[in-house]
Order: sequence, then structure tokens, then C-alpha cells
Amino acid sequence: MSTPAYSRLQVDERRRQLLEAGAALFAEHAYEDISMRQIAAAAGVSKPLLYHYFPSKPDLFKAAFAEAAAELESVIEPRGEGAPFEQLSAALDGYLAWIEAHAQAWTNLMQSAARLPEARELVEGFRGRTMDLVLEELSGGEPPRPLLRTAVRGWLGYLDAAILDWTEHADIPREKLRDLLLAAFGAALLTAQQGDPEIQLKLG
Amino acid sequence: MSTPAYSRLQVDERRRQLLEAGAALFAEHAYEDISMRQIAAAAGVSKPLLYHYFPSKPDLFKAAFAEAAAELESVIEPRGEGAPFEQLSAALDGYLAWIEAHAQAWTNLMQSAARLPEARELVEGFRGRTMDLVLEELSGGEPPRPLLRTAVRGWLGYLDAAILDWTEHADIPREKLRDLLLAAFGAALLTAQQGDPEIQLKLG
DNA sequence: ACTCCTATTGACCATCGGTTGACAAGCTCG
DNA sequence: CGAGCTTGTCAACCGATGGTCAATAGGAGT
Repeated sequence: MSTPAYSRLQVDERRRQLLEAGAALFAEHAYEDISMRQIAAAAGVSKPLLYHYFPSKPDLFKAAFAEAAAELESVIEPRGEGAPFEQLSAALDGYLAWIEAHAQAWTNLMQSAARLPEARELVEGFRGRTMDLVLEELSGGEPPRPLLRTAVRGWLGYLDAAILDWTEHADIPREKLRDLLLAAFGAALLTAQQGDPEIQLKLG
Repeated sequence: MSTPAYSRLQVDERRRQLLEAGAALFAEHAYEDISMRQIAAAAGVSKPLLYHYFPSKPDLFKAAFAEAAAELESVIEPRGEGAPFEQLSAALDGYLAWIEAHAQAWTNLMQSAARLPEARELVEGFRGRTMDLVLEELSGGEPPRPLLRTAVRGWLGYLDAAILDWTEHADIPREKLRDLLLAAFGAALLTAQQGDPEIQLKLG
């Protein structure tokens, strides 16, 4: 006699649906410009239900980006083949390709990163692992010389800024940008060594 | 017979007091962690009065940082004496000294910058003027080659990241860091030129 | 057809930024 | 002394936010 007031789904289905609704909105708008009410409404569901599946807004955000983050991380992962420089080149290629494909989401993530602890965690965790990877490769176990650490950290900042500029202007082919980033990496190491001769570089 | 229920101040005095209360709190905490109610309370004043002097929270924020921003900007301003490299060196020195003295406030500003349009305006305006200054010096009027523009933008990212690392670890003398940043600047230009031979560098 | 579990909801809370209007206290000038 | 302008308080309100809770209704199992 009456159409059901709502449809009842399996837990996994519903969770997945809410996750995707959240991911879609978070990818398009800044974190604080999206309210939990909006997400719930977009999924055609009440707010308490959304909270039932994701206990807080940061939780939802985290979950929504977890897959993408894992995907991106796997793209960066060194394959273990070829010279270190080749590996870096390949990783950068993957990184840039991923960003080119998810430009909007990437921009919003970077934008949300500064304020939201969860996003910060994501971005800084990623950055931290990248730094460890690079410094490990360069210093081989020993704690890195401060100037080298700062230079590598600086280069990562160079990365983000240059990539942001690239996505904004879109007037440089990807390979060209990759080469610039690679060259900048080498240059960053050299300038660090120039300031602290004790730094030993294990790659040409 | 009774102590006055409140003290009555001149408009300028009151404004100044509220401004300083706001600046103090904004320098210590993140923007969104401070409410207008708290600021009013900290100044020993009612919320409507605070709104009477500053019509919105962003307005107060903007006003609170306007002086500091102007001060910082004047420190950066090229003095017009000496070789460009010397000027850059002096500007970096001033920049680093300022940050060393206002570390906490600087960190919070950078952190607030991502979300709050007014803070973004401040930071990006500053960055934009710096870029224009540098690119003007380098390209002399003509629109800059994309690769050069990206490299300079990247270097500014290097700046921020390296300085952040520096304030976190505090294990590098200021002059050493300045030299690293200077060297990185030169290197950034060279790598850009290496990727686009049409780039002409007007400084050695 | 009935039970029962749980997926789902409407109503609620405190707090936020911001506004309104009425009224009190202080200063100045006649 | 008293009028009137300025500077301030207070309490209540708005629409929004993130988050919570008890009650309800969908639908599978019997």
C-alpha cells in the first residue's frame, strides 16, 4: 500500500555507497566547504546513519582518501630495478601521471592538508616516508647531516610548488617537468654538499 | 560608592587593545581554534563590542596581521644597492631573521593560510610580489618562459619547506641556511636553463 | 503471518559566526 | 545641575555547523 520510506541495505553496500559519496564531494570541494548533512543528503540518507558508519567527519575523510593514497603510494614505490636515478625518474613519472589524472582531488587534498590533522597526517606521512626513502638511499643508515636533510626537505617543497604551478598553467609537457624536477634534485644535493663537504653523495 | 562596571576608553585605544588581544591569540593558536567570544572575553569586553570595532572575524585577523605583514615586506624590499645577488642575500637575511624572531606566529600564519581566504591573500600576495620581483629582474619585462616561471615558483616552495625544517630542528646557523637558499636559487635557474636554452640569465 | 534484529530516522544538543534592540554608564558642555 | 552624545553591556536571537540518542520501521527467518 505504501512505498517504503527508505531502503535497507547490507552494511558493506551502504558503507561503500557513503564512502563514494563522501569521496566525490571531498574531491570536488574543500574539506570545510562540505558538511556532513550535505554528504548524507547526497547519498539520500539521514545524517545519523552517516555517523553510524563513520563516527566523525575526519574519519570519513580519512577513509575516503585511504584508497587513493594507497594507490598513489604504490605508484611511488621504488621498483628496485635500475640505477637510483632511474628509479627516481620512474617514481616521478608515476607521481606526475597520477596527479595529472586526479588534478582536482590532489589540489583539494593539498589545500585541506594544512588545517586538518587527518589530512596532514596523510600528506606528511607520505612526505616523511619519501624523505626517509631518499635519505636512507643517500646516507645509508647513518643519521643524515642537517644540511642534507634540510636540502632534501626543501626539494620536496620545490616539488609541490612546481607541480602546483604546473597544474595551474598546464603549459609544460610532463616529461619536461619531470626532467626539471630530476635536475633540481641533483642540484639540491650538490648545493648541500657545497655547504657541508662532509656530505658524501653516493650517486653521480 | 561602586567600582565602575566597565572602563570606558577612547575609540583608538579600545581598537588597539582589541587588535592586540586578537593578534596575541591568533599568533598562539590556529585561526579556527579561536572564537570571537574568546577574543572578546580575553579583552574583558562583550562580543557585540568586538563586532562593533571589527565587523567580522576575517577582518580582525587581517587587521591583526597587517602590521606584521608590512614589517616583513619592508624587510624583504630590495634596497636597490649592490649586485642583484647581494640584494637577494640581504633580503633572505632579513626574512630569516624576522622568522627566527616570530617563529610561532609565522608557523600559525602559514598554517592558517591554506584555508582562510584572507590569510591566503596575505601569503599569496606576498609570494606573488616576490615572484614578480624576481622574474622581472630575470626576464626584464618580457613574459617569463614557462620553465623559468615554474623553477622560480619551485624555489619559493623550497624556501618555505627548508625554513620550516629549519624552525623545527634549529640545528643550522642562519648564515649557513641563507647560503644554502642562495645556492639553491642559482641552481634552480641553471637547471631551468638546462631544460630550455632560450632562457637567458642576466646574472652570473 | 509473525517475530525479531538492526538499519535507519526525527528530534535534539552545544557551539560557531554574526545581528538586533533596549538600556546603563561615563564625558562634555551649557 | 542636567541634557545629550558616546561608549559600552546584556540577553536574546538567527542559521549553520559537528555530533548524539531513543524510538521506529524494513525485511529476512521461521
